[in-house]
Amino acid sequence: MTLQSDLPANSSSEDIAGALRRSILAHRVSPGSRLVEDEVADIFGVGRSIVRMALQSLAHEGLVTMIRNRGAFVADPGVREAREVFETRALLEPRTARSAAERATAPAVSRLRQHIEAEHRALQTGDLGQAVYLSGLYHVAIAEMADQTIISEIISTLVSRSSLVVALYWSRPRALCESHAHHALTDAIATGDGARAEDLMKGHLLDLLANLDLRERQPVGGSLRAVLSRSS
Amino acid sequence: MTLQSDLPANSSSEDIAGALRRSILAHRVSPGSRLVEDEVADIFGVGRSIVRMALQSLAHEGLVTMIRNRGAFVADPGVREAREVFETRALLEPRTARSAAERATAPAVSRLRQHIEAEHRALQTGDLGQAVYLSGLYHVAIAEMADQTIISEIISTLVSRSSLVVALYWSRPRALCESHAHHALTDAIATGDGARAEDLMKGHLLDLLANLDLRERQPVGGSLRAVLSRSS
DNA sequence: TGGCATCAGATTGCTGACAATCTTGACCGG
DNA sequence: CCGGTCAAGATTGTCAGCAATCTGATGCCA
Repeated sequence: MTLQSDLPANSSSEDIAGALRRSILAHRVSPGSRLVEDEVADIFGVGRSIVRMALQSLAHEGLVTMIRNRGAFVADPGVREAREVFETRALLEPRTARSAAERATAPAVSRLRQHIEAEHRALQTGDLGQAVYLSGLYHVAIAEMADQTIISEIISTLVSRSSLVVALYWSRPRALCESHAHHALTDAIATGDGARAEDLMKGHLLDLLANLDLRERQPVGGSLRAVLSRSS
Repeated sequence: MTLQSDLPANSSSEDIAGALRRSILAHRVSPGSRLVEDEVADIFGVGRSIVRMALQSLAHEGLVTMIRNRGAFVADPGVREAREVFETRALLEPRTARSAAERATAPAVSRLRQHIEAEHRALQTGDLGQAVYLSGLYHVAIAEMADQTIISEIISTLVSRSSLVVALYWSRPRALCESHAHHALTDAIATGDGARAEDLMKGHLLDLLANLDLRERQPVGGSLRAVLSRSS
Protein backbone atom coordinates (compact mmCIF):
# COMPACT_ATOMS: atom_id res chain seq x y z
CA MET A 1 0.00 0.00 0.00
CA THR A 2 1.77 3.10 -1.22
CA LEU A 3 -0.29 6.13 -0.41
CA GLN A 4 1.92 9.00 -1.39
CA SER A 5 0.53 12.07 0.28
CA ASP A 6 1.68 15.59 -0.45
CA LEU A 7 -0.55 16.93 2.26
CA PRO A 8 0.48 19.39 4.91
CA ALA A 9 0.95 17.65 8.20
CA ASN A 10 -2.07 19.35 9.66
CA SER A 11 -5.05 18.06 7.71
CA SER A 12 -8.70 17.61 8.52
CA SER A 13 -10.55 14.33 8.20
CA GLU A 14 -12.07 15.53 4.92
CA ASP A 15 -8.64 16.14 3.45
CA ILE A 16 -7.61 12.64 4.36
CA ALA A 17 -10.82 11.12 3.09
CA GLY A 18 -10.19 12.94 -0.16
CA ALA A 19 -6.62 11.75 -0.46
CA LEU A 20 -7.65 8.18 0.27
CA ARG A 21 -10.52 8.45 -2.19
CA ARG A 22 -8.22 9.59 -4.97
CA SER A 23 -5.81 6.77 -4.22
CA ILE A 24 -8.60 4.21 -4.31
CA LEU A 25 -10.25 5.57 -7.44
CA ALA A 26 -6.99 5.78 -9.34
CA HIS A 27 -6.37 2.14 -8.38
CA ARG A 28 -3.18 2.91 -6.52
CA VAL A 29 -4.45 0.63 -3.77
CA SER A 30 -6.16 -2.53 -4.87
CA PRO A 31 -9.63 -3.63 -3.73
CA GLY A 32 -9.46 -5.77 -0.66
CA SER A 33 -6.30 -4.13 0.72
CA ARG A 34 -6.19 -3.52 4.40
CA LEU A 35 -6.10 0.07 5.63
CA VAL A 36 -4.45 0.03 9.04
CA GLU A 37 -5.35 3.06 11.10
CA ASP A 38 -1.91 3.62 12.61
CA GLU A 39 -0.25 3.28 9.24
CA VAL A 40 -2.52 5.80 7.55
CA ALA A 41 -2.20 8.11 10.55
CA ASP A 42 1.58 8.05 10.27
CA ILE A 43 1.52 8.67 6.53
CA PHE A 44 -0.61 11.78 6.91
CA GLY A 45 0.91 12.89 10.18
CA VAL A 46 -2.30 12.98 12.21
CA GLY A 47 -3.85 11.08 15.07
CA ARG A 48 -5.91 7.96 14.69
CA SER A 49 -9.23 9.63 15.47
CA ILE A 50 -9.00 11.70 12.31
CA VAL A 51 -8.19 8.67 10.21
CA ARG A 52 -11.10 6.85 11.81
CA MET A 53 -13.50 9.58 10.75
CA ALA A 54 -12.13 9.62 7.22
CA LEU A 55 -12.51 5.85 6.97
CA GLN A 56 -16.05 6.02 8.27
CA SER A 57 -16.85 8.60 5.62
CA LEU A 58 -15.50 6.38 2.89
CA ALA A 59 -17.41 3.45 4.34
CA HIS A 60 -20.63 5.42 3.97
CA GLU A 61 -19.73 6.05 0.34
CA GLY A 62 -19.20 2.36 -0.25
CA LEU A 63 -15.50 2.71 -1.06
CA VAL A 64 -14.34 1.07 2.16
CA THR A 65 -15.68 -1.84 4.17
CA MET A 66 -15.32 -1.68 7.92
CA ILE A 67 -15.57 -4.78 10.05
CA ARG A 68 -15.80 -4.39 13.75
CA ASN A 69 -12.62 -5.32 15.61
CA ARG A 70 -11.02 -6.22 12.29
CA GLY A 71 -10.45 -2.93 10.58
CA ALA A 72 -11.01 -1.20 7.26
CA PHE A 73 -10.51 -2.63 3.79
CA VAL A 74 -10.75 -1.10 0.35
CA ALA A 75 -14.13 -2.22 -0.93
CA ASP A 76 -14.16 -5.29 -3.12
CA PRO A 77 -17.55 -5.32 -4.87
CA GLY A 78 -18.98 -8.64 -6.02
CA VAL A 79 -20.71 -9.19 -9.34
CA ARG A 80 -24.10 -8.48 -7.84
CA GLU A 81 -23.02 -5.13 -6.47
CA ALA A 82 -21.28 -4.37 -9.76
CA ARG A 83 -24.50 -4.91 -11.66
CA GLU A 84 -26.58 -2.96 -9.18
CA VAL A 85 -24.30 0.06 -9.34
CA PHE A 86 -24.79 0.37 -13.08
CA GLU A 87 -28.48 -0.43 -12.92
CA THR A 88 -28.96 2.38 -10.44
CA ARG A 89 -26.99 4.76 -12.58
CA ALA A 90 -29.15 3.78 -15.55
CA LEU A 91 -32.17 4.82 -13.51
CA LEU A 92 -30.80 8.21 -12.51
CA GLU A 93 -28.43 9.53 -15.11
CA PRO A 94 -30.44 9.56 -18.36
CA ARG A 95 -33.07 11.94 -17.01
CA THR A 96 -30.38 13.96 -15.34
CA ALA A 97 -28.55 14.30 -18.65
CA ARG A 98 -31.79 15.56 -20.16
CA SER A 99 -32.11 18.21 -17.47
CA ALA A 100 -28.49 19.17 -17.99
CA ALA A 101 -29.08 19.62 -21.72
CA GLU A 102 -32.15 21.73 -21.07
CA ARG A 103 -30.26 24.17 -18.92
CA ALA A 104 -26.84 24.03 -20.57
CA THR A 105 -24.73 27.17 -20.57
CA ALA A 106 -21.67 27.84 -22.68
CA PRO A 107 -19.14 27.83 -19.83
CA ALA A 108 -20.56 24.62 -18.39
CA VAL A 109 -20.29 22.91 -21.77
CA SER A 110 -16.70 24.01 -22.19
CA ARG A 111 -15.95 22.59 -18.75
CA LEU A 112 -17.35 19.26 -20.00
CA ARG A 113 -15.04 19.39 -23.01
CA GLN A 114 -12.09 20.08 -20.74
CA HIS A 115 -12.95 16.95 -18.77
CA ILE A 116 -12.95 14.89 -21.96
CA GLU A 117 -9.64 16.35 -23.01
CA ALA A 118 -8.01 15.58 -19.67
CA GLU A 119 -9.35 12.04 -19.91
CA HIS A 120 -7.79 11.72 -23.37
CA ARG A 121 -4.42 12.91 -22.15
CA ALA A 122 -4.45 10.39 -19.32
CA LEU A 123 -5.30 7.60 -21.76
CA GLN A 124 -2.43 8.58 -24.04
CA THR A 125 0.08 8.59 -21.22
CA GLY A 126 -1.17 5.13 -20.35
CA ASP A 127 -2.47 6.07 -16.93
CA LEU A 128 -5.59 3.92 -17.10
CA GLY A 129 -6.60 4.44 -13.49
CA GLN A 130 -6.47 8.20 -13.86
CA ALA A 131 -8.48 7.99 -17.08
CA VAL A 132 -11.24 6.03 -15.40
CA TYR A 133 -11.23 8.54 -12.56
CA LEU A 134 -11.54 11.50 -14.93
CA SER A 135 -14.23 9.76 -16.93
CA GLY A 136 -16.15 9.57 -13.67
CA LEU A 137 -15.71 13.27 -13.06
CA TYR A 138 -17.31 13.90 -16.44
CA HIS A 139 -20.49 12.18 -15.33
CA VAL A 140 -20.53 14.08 -12.07
CA ALA A 141 -20.10 17.34 -13.95
CA ILE A 142 -23.21 16.57 -15.98
CA ALA A 143 -25.17 15.90 -12.83
CA GLU A 144 -24.07 19.22 -11.44
CA MET A 145 -25.15 20.99 -14.60
CA ALA A 146 -28.64 19.66 -13.97
CA ASP A 147 -28.59 21.70 -10.76
CA GLN A 148 -29.83 18.84 -8.60
CA THR A 149 -27.78 18.67 -5.45
CA ILE A 150 -29.14 15.42 -4.06
CA ILE A 151 -28.94 13.55 -7.34
CA SER A 152 -25.43 14.89 -7.88
CA GLU A 153 -24.30 13.50 -4.58
CA ILE A 154 -25.84 10.12 -5.21
CA ILE A 155 -24.37 9.92 -8.69
CA SER A 156 -21.02 10.98 -7.30
CA THR A 157 -20.86 8.02 -4.95
CA LEU A 158 -22.17 5.67 -7.63
CA VAL A 159 -19.50 6.88 -10.03
CA SER A 160 -16.88 6.25 -7.38
CA ARG A 161 -18.09 2.73 -6.88
CA SER A 162 -18.17 2.27 -10.64
CA SER A 163 -14.48 3.01 -10.71
CA LEU A 164 -13.85 0.08 -8.41
CA VAL A 165 -16.12 -2.10 -10.49
CA VAL A 166 -14.30 -1.19 -13.67
CA ALA A 167 -10.97 -1.96 -12.04
CA LEU A 168 -12.21 -5.44 -11.22
CA TYR A 169 -14.45 -6.43 -14.09
CA TRP A 170 -13.46 -4.50 -17.19
CA SER A 171 -13.23 -7.10 -19.94
CA ARG A 172 -11.30 -5.28 -22.68
CA PRO A 173 -8.06 -4.14 -21.14
CA ARG A 174 -6.95 -1.89 -23.96
CA ALA A 175 -10.26 -0.79 -25.41
CA LEU A 176 -10.51 2.85 -26.43
CA CYS A 177 -13.09 3.13 -23.73
CA GLU A 178 -15.87 5.47 -24.48
CA SER A 179 -14.48 8.74 -25.66
CA HIS A 180 -16.85 8.65 -28.64
CA ALA A 181 -19.82 8.28 -26.34
CA HIS A 182 -18.72 11.22 -24.26
CA HIS A 183 -18.17 13.36 -27.33
CA ALA A 184 -21.59 12.63 -28.76
CA LEU A 185 -23.24 13.20 -25.41
CA THR A 186 -21.51 16.53 -25.00
CA ASP A 187 -22.66 17.61 -28.44
CA ALA A 188 -26.26 16.76 -27.59
CA ILE A 189 -26.02 18.73 -24.37
CA ALA A 190 -24.37 21.68 -26.10
CA THR A 191 -27.21 21.93 -28.60
CA GLY A 192 -29.79 21.62 -25.83
CA ASP A 193 -31.21 18.40 -27.28
CA GLY A 194 -32.54 16.88 -24.06
CA ALA A 195 -34.21 13.85 -25.59
CA ARG A 196 -31.06 12.90 -27.46
CA ALA A 197 -28.90 13.42 -24.39
CA GLU A 198 -31.18 11.13 -22.40
CA ASP A 199 -30.98 8.43 -25.05
CA LEU A 200 -27.24 8.69 -25.43
CA MET A 201 -26.67 8.52 -21.70
CA LYS A 202 -28.88 5.48 -21.38
CA GLY A 203 -27.08 3.75 -24.22
CA HIS A 204 -23.71 4.70 -22.83
CA LEU A 205 -24.47 3.18 -19.43
CA LEU A 206 -25.89 0.00 -20.90
CA ASP A 207 -22.77 -0.20 -23.04
CA LEU A 208 -20.53 0.08 -20.01
CA LEU A 209 -22.50 -2.62 -18.21
CA ALA A 210 -22.30 -4.86 -21.26
CA ASN A 211 -18.53 -4.52 -21.36
CA LEU A 212 -18.07 -5.85 -17.87
CA ASP A 213 -17.08 -9.43 -17.44
CA LEU A 214 -19.50 -10.31 -14.69
CA ARG A 215 -18.59 -13.92 -14.16
CA GLU A 216 -18.02 -14.85 -10.54
CA ARG A 217 -14.31 -14.49 -9.90
CA GLN A 218 -12.22 -16.09 -7.22
CA PRO A 219 -11.38 -14.08 -4.11
CA VAL A 220 -8.10 -12.27 -4.59
CA GLY A 221 -6.04 -14.27 -2.13
CA GLY A 222 -7.32 -17.56 -3.50
CA SER A 223 -6.48 -16.75 -7.08
CA LEU A 224 -2.93 -15.85 -6.11
CA ARG A 225 -2.46 -19.17 -4.44
CA ALA A 226 -3.98 -20.87 -7.47
CA VAL A 227 -1.50 -19.17 -9.79
CA LEU A 228 1.43 -20.19 -7.65
CA SER A 229 0.40 -23.82 -7.43
CA ARG A 230 -0.01 -23.96 -11.21
CA SER A 231 3.36 -22.45 -11.96
CA SER A 232 5.14 -24.91 -9.67
CA MET B 1 -35.20 17.91 23.36
CA THR B 2 -36.71 14.87 25.06
CA LEU B 3 -35.07 11.74 23.78
CA GLN B 4 -36.54 9.04 25.90
CA SER B 5 -34.29 6.05 25.49
CA ASP B 6 -35.09 2.59 26.76
CA LEU B 7 -31.72 1.35 25.67
CA PRO B 8 -29.39 -0.74 27.77
CA ALA B 9 -26.57 1.39 29.06
CA ASN B 10 -24.04 -0.39 26.89
CA SER B 11 -24.99 0.38 23.30
CA SER B 12 -23.06 0.57 20.08
CA SER B 13 -22.99 3.63 17.86
CA GLU B 14 -25.48 1.98 15.52
CA ASP B 15 -27.95 1.49 18.35
CA ILE B 16 -27.69 5.15 19.18
CA ALA B 17 -27.93 6.25 15.58
CA GLY B 18 -31.07 4.13 15.34
CA ALA B 19 -32.62 5.61 18.47
CA LEU B 20 -31.85 9.13 17.31
CA ARG B 21 -33.19 8.34 13.87
CA ARG B 22 -36.48 7.11 15.28
CA SER B 23 -36.78 10.19 17.46
CA ILE B 24 -36.15 12.48 14.51
CA LEU B 25 -38.44 10.64 12.12
CA ALA B 26 -41.31 10.51 14.61
CA HIS B 27 -40.86 14.27 15.06
CA ARG B 28 -40.09 14.00 18.74
CA VAL B 29 -37.25 16.44 18.16
CA SER B 30 -37.98 19.31 15.84
CA PRO B 31 -35.85 20.21 12.82
CA GLY B 32 -33.17 22.69 13.69
CA SER B 33 -32.77 21.49 17.30
CA ARG B 34 -29.29 21.30 18.62
CA LEU B 35 -27.89 17.88 19.52
CA VAL B 36 -25.20 18.44 22.14
CA GLU B 37 -22.74 15.57 22.31
CA ASP B 38 -22.40 15.48 26.08
CA GLU B 39 -26.14 15.63 26.53
CA VAL B 40 -26.84 12.75 24.17
CA ALA B 41 -23.97 10.81 25.70
CA ASP B 42 -25.48 11.17 29.16
CA ILE B 43 -28.96 10.18 27.99
CA PHE B 44 -27.71 6.95 26.49
CA GLY B 45 -25.05 6.32 29.08
CA VAL B 46 -22.08 6.14 26.71
CA GLY B 47 -19.00 8.14 25.92
CA ARG B 48 -18.86 11.02 23.51
CA SER B 49 -16.92 9.15 20.82
CA ILE B 50 -19.82 6.80 20.31
CA VAL B 51 -22.28 9.66 20.04
CA ARG B 52 -19.95 11.36 17.59
CA MET B 53 -19.96 8.33 15.32
CA ALA B 54 -23.73 8.06 15.49
CA LEU B 55 -24.09 11.72 14.61
CA GLN B 56 -21.69 11.38 11.72
CA SER B 57 -23.75 8.46 10.45
CA LEU B 58 -26.92 10.51 10.56
CA ALA B 59 -25.14 13.40 8.89
CA HIS B 60 -24.29 11.12 5.97
CA GLU B 61 -27.96 10.19 5.74
CA GLY B 62 -28.96 13.82 5.62
CA LEU B 63 -30.92 13.71 8.89
CA VAL B 64 -28.40 15.77 10.80
CA THR B 65 -26.29 18.75 9.82
CA MET B 66 -22.86 19.05 11.36
CA ILE B 67 -21.01 22.33 11.45
CA ARG B 68 -17.41 22.34 12.43
CA ASN B 69 -16.76 23.70 15.91
CA ARG B 70 -20.46 24.39 16.26
CA GLY B 71 -22.04 21.01 16.66
CA ALA B 72 -24.84 18.87 15.28
CA PHE B 73 -28.40 19.96 14.47
CA VAL B 74 -31.45 18.05 13.35
CA ALA B 75 -31.63 18.73 9.63
CA ASP B 76 -33.92 21.52 8.53
CA PRO B 77 -34.45 21.08 4.80
CA GLY B 78 -35.32 24.12 2.72
CA VAL B 79 -37.91 24.16 -0.04
CA ARG B 80 -35.32 23.34 -2.65
CA GLU B 81 -34.13 20.26 -0.82
CA ALA B 82 -37.74 19.28 -0.16
CA ARG B 83 -38.51 19.36 -3.86
CA GLU B 84 -35.32 17.52 -4.78
CA VAL B 85 -35.99 14.70 -2.34
CA PHE B 86 -39.30 13.93 -3.96
CA GLU B 87 -37.99 14.42 -7.48
CA THR B 88 -35.27 11.88 -6.80
CA ARG B 89 -37.75 9.46 -5.36
CA ALA B 90 -39.89 9.91 -8.46
CA LEU B 91 -36.89 8.86 -10.51
CA LEU B 92 -36.13 5.73 -8.51
CA GLU B 93 -39.26 4.32 -6.97
CA PRO B 94 -41.64 3.76 -9.91
CA ARG B 95 -39.30 1.34 -11.65
CA THR B 96 -38.48 -0.25 -8.36
CA ALA B 97 -42.17 -0.81 -7.68
CA ARG B 98 -42.41 -2.51 -11.05
CA SER B 99 -39.56 -4.85 -10.17
CA ALA B 100 -41.19 -5.54 -6.83
CA ALA B 101 -44.46 -6.46 -8.53
CA GLU B 102 -42.67 -8.73 -10.96
CA ARG B 103 -41.07 -10.75 -8.20
CA ALA B 104 -43.78 -10.49 -5.55
CA THR B 105 -44.24 -13.42 -3.19
CA ALA B 106 -47.22 -14.05 -0.92
CA PRO B 107 -45.37 -13.51 2.37
CA ALA B 108 -43.82 -10.27 1.13
CA VAL B 109 -47.20 -8.95 0.08
CA SER B 110 -48.70 -9.79 3.45
CA ARG B 111 -45.86 -7.92 5.09
CA LEU B 112 -46.81 -4.91 2.99
CA ARG B 113 -50.40 -5.18 4.19
CA GLN B 114 -49.19 -5.35 7.77
CA HIS B 115 -47.32 -2.10 7.23
CA ILE B 116 -50.47 -0.43 5.95
CA GLU B 117 -52.45 -1.71 8.90
CA ALA B 118 -49.92 -0.41 11.41
CA GLU B 119 -49.97 2.94 9.67
CA HIS B 120 -53.77 2.99 9.95
CA ARG B 121 -53.66 2.25 13.64
CA ALA B 122 -51.19 5.07 14.24
CA LEU B 123 -53.41 7.47 12.33
CA GLN B 124 -56.43 6.49 14.40
CA THR B 125 -54.61 7.00 17.66
CA GLY B 126 -53.65 10.41 16.35
CA ASP B 127 -49.92 9.77 16.35
CA LEU B 128 -49.20 11.60 13.14
CA GLY B 129 -45.43 11.42 13.41
CA GLN B 130 -45.53 7.66 13.86
CA ALA B 131 -47.91 7.34 10.92
CA VAL B 132 -45.56 9.22 8.64
CA TYR B 133 -42.71 7.05 9.87
CA LEU B 134 -44.60 3.84 9.16
CA SER B 135 -45.71 5.10 5.79
CA GLY B 136 -42.02 5.49 5.01
CA LEU B 137 -41.30 1.93 6.06
CA TYR B 138 -43.90 0.79 3.54
CA HIS B 139 -41.92 2.36 0.72
CA VAL B 140 -38.69 0.84 1.97
CA ALA B 141 -40.36 -2.56 2.15
CA ILE B 142 -41.28 -2.29 -1.52
CA ALA B 143 -37.70 -1.42 -2.43
CA GLU B 144 -36.51 -4.47 -0.55
CA MET B 145 -38.97 -6.67 -2.40
CA ALA B 146 -37.32 -5.59 -5.62
CA ASP B 147 -34.14 -7.24 -4.32
CA GLN B 148 -31.91 -4.27 -5.11
CA THR B 149 -29.64 -3.57 -2.18
CA ILE B 150 -28.17 -0.30 -3.38
CA ILE B 151 -31.47 1.19 -4.46
CA SER B 152 -33.03 0.08 -1.20
CA GLU B 153 -30.44 1.94 0.78
CA ILE B 154 -30.79 5.09 -1.27
CA ILE B 155 -34.58 5.00 -1.04
CA SER B 156 -34.30 4.38 2.66
CA THR B 157 -32.39 7.59 3.23
CA LEU B 158 -34.65 9.52 0.87
CA VAL B 159 -37.70 8.26 2.74
CA SER B 160 -36.15 9.42 5.97
CA ARG B 161 -35.54 12.86 4.59
CA SER B 162 -39.09 12.88 3.25
CA SER B 163 -40.33 12.44 6.75
CA LEU B 164 -38.61 15.66 7.77
CA VAL B 165 -39.97 17.40 4.70
CA VAL B 166 -43.51 16.29 5.50
CA ALA B 167 -43.12 17.53 9.06
CA LEU B 168 -42.22 20.96 7.75
CA TYR B 169 -44.24 21.42 4.59
CA TRP B 170 -47.33 19.25 4.72
CA SER B 171 -50.19 21.53 3.74
CA ARG B 172 -53.29 19.61 4.86
CA PRO B 173 -52.81 18.92 8.54
CA ARG B 174 -55.66 16.48 8.92
CA ALA B 175 -55.84 14.95 5.48
CA LEU B 176 -56.46 11.21 5.34
CA CYS B 177 -53.02 11.02 3.84
CA GLU B 178 -52.56 8.37 1.29
CA SER B 179 -53.88 5.12 2.58
CA HIS B 180 -55.91 4.66 -0.60
CA ALA B 181 -52.81 5.03 -2.70
CA HIS B 182 -50.97 2.45 -0.64
CA HIS B 183 -53.88 0.03 -0.87
CA ALA B 184 -54.15 0.30 -4.63
CA LEU B 185 -50.40 -0.02 -5.01
CA THR B 186 -50.32 -3.13 -2.86
CA ASP B 187 -53.08 -4.69 -4.95
CA ALA B 188 -51.13 -4.05 -8.13
CA ILE B 189 -48.04 -5.61 -6.63
CA ALA B 190 -50.00 -8.59 -5.29
CA THR B 191 -51.36 -9.37 -8.76
CA GLY B 192 -47.93 -8.97 -10.31
CA ASP B 193 -49.05 -6.07 -12.48
CA GLY B 194 -45.71 -4.32 -12.87
CA ALA B 195 -46.82 -1.62 -15.28
CA ARG B 196 -49.70 -0.62 -13.06
CA ALA B 197 -47.51 -0.61 -9.96
CA GLU B 198 -45.07 1.68 -11.72
CA ASP B 199 -47.83 4.09 -12.72
CA LEU B 200 -49.42 4.10 -9.30
CA MET B 201 -46.13 4.74 -7.57
CA LYS B 202 -45.33 7.59 -9.89
CA GLY B 203 -48.74 9.15 -9.35
CA HIS B 204 -48.47 8.63 -5.62
CA LEU B 205 -45.16 10.45 -5.40
CA LEU B 206 -46.32 13.33 -7.59
CA ASP B 207 -49.37 13.54 -5.37
CA LEU B 208 -47.27 13.80 -2.27
CA LEU B 209 -45.12 16.50 -3.83
CA ALA B 210 -48.24 18.40 -4.91
CA ASN B 211 -49.57 18.36 -1.37
CA LEU B 212 -46.54 20.09 0.05
CA ASP B 213 -46.75 23.79 0.69
CA LEU B 214 -43.43 24.75 -0.80
CA ARG B 215 -43.50 28.47 -0.21
CA GLU B 216 -40.37 29.82 1.37
CA ARG B 217 -40.95 29.88 5.09
CA GLN B 218 -39.20 32.00 7.66
CA PRO B 219 -36.45 30.46 9.75
CA VAL B 220 -37.92 29.05 12.92
CA GLY B 221 -36.50 31.63 15.27
CA GLY B 222 -37.50 34.49 13.00
CA SER B 223 -41.13 33.46 12.73
CA LEU B 224 -41.38 33.26 16.50
CA ARG B 225 -40.18 36.79 16.81
CA ALA B 226 -42.64 37.83 14.13
CA VAL B 227 -45.54 36.24 15.99
CA LEU B 228 -44.57 37.94 19.22
CA SER B 229 -44.23 41.39 17.69
CA ARG B 230 -47.62 41.02 16.01
CA SER B 231 -49.42 39.87 19.14
CA SER B 232 -48.05 42.78 21.14
C1' DT C 1 -0.07 -35.98 9.10
C1' DG C 2 -3.97 -33.43 10.72
C1' DG C 3 -6.60 -31.15 14.14
C1' DC C 4 -6.93 -28.43 18.31
C1' DA C 5 -5.67 -25.59 22.38
C1' DT C 6 -2.72 -21.82 23.64
C1' DC C 7 -0.14 -17.69 23.50
C1' DA C 8 2.35 -13.58 21.80
C1' DG C 9 1.93 -9.75 18.76
C1' DA C 10 -0.69 -6.58 16.41
C1' DT C 11 -4.75 -3.78 15.89
C1' DT C 12 -8.97 -1.79 17.03
C1' DG C 13 -12.50 0.26 20.62
C1' DC C 14 -13.07 3.42 24.02
C1' DT C 15 -12.31 6.74 27.79
C1' DG C 16 -10.56 10.75 29.99
C1' DA C 17 -8.10 14.90 29.66
C1' DC C 18 -6.54 18.96 27.43
C1' DA C 19 -6.39 22.45 23.64
C1' DA C 20 -8.97 25.16 20.30
C1' DT C 21 -13.03 27.41 19.15
C1' DC C 22 -17.46 29.45 19.53
C1' DT C 23 -21.31 31.77 22.15
C1' DT C 24 -23.09 34.83 25.47
C1' DG C 25 -23.50 38.52 28.33
C1' DA C 26 -21.46 42.31 30.68
C1' DC C 27 -19.04 46.42 30.23
C1' DC C 28 -17.69 50.74 28.10
C1' DG C 29 -17.29 54.70 25.16
C1' DG C 30 -19.69 57.48 21.98
C1' DC D 1 -29.65 54.17 23.30
C1' DC D 2 -26.42 51.74 20.29
C1' DG D 3 -22.47 49.38 18.70
C1' DG D 4 -18.17 47.31 19.74
C1' DT D 5 -14.75 44.87 22.82
C1' DC D 6 -13.54 41.56 26.03
C1' DA D 7 -13.75 37.75 29.15
C1' DA D 8 -16.11 33.62 31.15
C1' DG D 9 -18.50 29.56 30.23
C1' DA D 10 -19.81 26.00 27.28
C1' DT D 11 -18.88 22.91 23.55
C1' DT D 12 -16.32 20.64 20.14
C1' DG D 13 -11.67 18.76 18.22
C1' DT D 14 -7.71 16.01 19.07
C1' DC D 15 -4.51 13.14 21.34
C1' DA D 16 -2.35 9.58 24.18
C1' DG D 17 -2.98 5.50 26.71
C1' DC D 18 -5.17 1.31 28.16
C1' DA D 19 -8.43 -2.55 27.72
C1' DA D 20 -10.68 -5.78 24.51
C1' DT D 21 -10.38 -8.43 20.53
C1' DC D 22 -8.57 -10.77 16.59
C1' DT D 23 -4.79 -13.15 13.85
C1' DG D 24 -1.57 -16.47 13.06
C1' DA D 25 2.02 -19.26 14.67
C1' DT D 26 3.62 -22.64 17.76
C1' DG D 27 3.47 -26.82 20.09
C1' DC D 28 0.99 -30.83 21.59
C1' DC D 29 -1.56 -35.02 21.04
C1' DA D 30 -4.17 -38.55 18.63
